[in-house]
Amino acid sequence: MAVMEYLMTHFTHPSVDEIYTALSPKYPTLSRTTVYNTLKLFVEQGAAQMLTIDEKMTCFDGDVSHHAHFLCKRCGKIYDLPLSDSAKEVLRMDMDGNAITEVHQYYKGVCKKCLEKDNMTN
Amino acid sequence: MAVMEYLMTHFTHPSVDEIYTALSPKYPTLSRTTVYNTLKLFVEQGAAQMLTIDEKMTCFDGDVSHHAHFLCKRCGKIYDLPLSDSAKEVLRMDMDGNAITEVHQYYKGVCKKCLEKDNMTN
DNA sequence: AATCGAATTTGAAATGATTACAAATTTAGA
DNA sequence: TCTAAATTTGTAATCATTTCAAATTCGATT
Repeated sequence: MAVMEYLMTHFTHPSVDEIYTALSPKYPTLSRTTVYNTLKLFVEQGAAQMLTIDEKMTCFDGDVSHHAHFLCKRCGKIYDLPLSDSAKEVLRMDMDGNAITEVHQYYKGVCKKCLEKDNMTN
Repeated sequence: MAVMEYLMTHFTHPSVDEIYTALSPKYPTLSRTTVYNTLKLFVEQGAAQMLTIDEKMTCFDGDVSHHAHFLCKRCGKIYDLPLSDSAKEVLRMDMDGNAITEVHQYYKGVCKKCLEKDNMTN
């Protein structure tokens, strides 16, 4: 499936629309609904993960390993970061008798690149 | 403001609708828009934080201290958890030259109570 | 307590991402 | 080629959130 290929080759944490827009020229009959359905399927099967970092839009990550994210509020880019060790531990601990299946960790701020741009214009 | 009082006395991480429904009887003229506006104001001023754990609905927390959350997928309740120390450190570290202003950490799974209910019916 | 401008609140309509669903198309096996 | 099943499509619904202009409330001043 072209959607999976896109996820595997692009590490931009794309939204449904980004994927749709990117694949549309190559697959002119592609519908947005299919992209939604396919991604939903991947998430259910554990082949992709859904990120709800931006409250407006869900985006997707083909890398299902446990890792954290960093959203730059200036440019909107999402970067990968290692998950903090203690966050990982929780997965095994089943804290307080609760069964924990997912760990989500993300940061927000301004990325290096945008900070450098700031400096140049000052 | 009644909205702030609700946030300060209820630790259920309420959605806009929960707040609106709860306050509506006491303030019959209250409109949902006002609840939206008020919460937006609080978040901007740092008096409350917005949680985007559930992709369907935003919810709000009057406790703005750095802490993690745990969403039970069975009953939908959101519990507070301490934030892992290493996650907190990142706030000061400004990782890799990026300026980090927010740390979000949450877990999903099934809470103790729901697990116990499972055992009873088996 | 009447007036007036500013600030807040209201409610209806718009927005926009996501979902539902039925019709159309494609697929694969015989 | 035929046919049933599976997938895809596109339109219409859904639903949380936002916009916005009109209505209301507030507060200071007389």
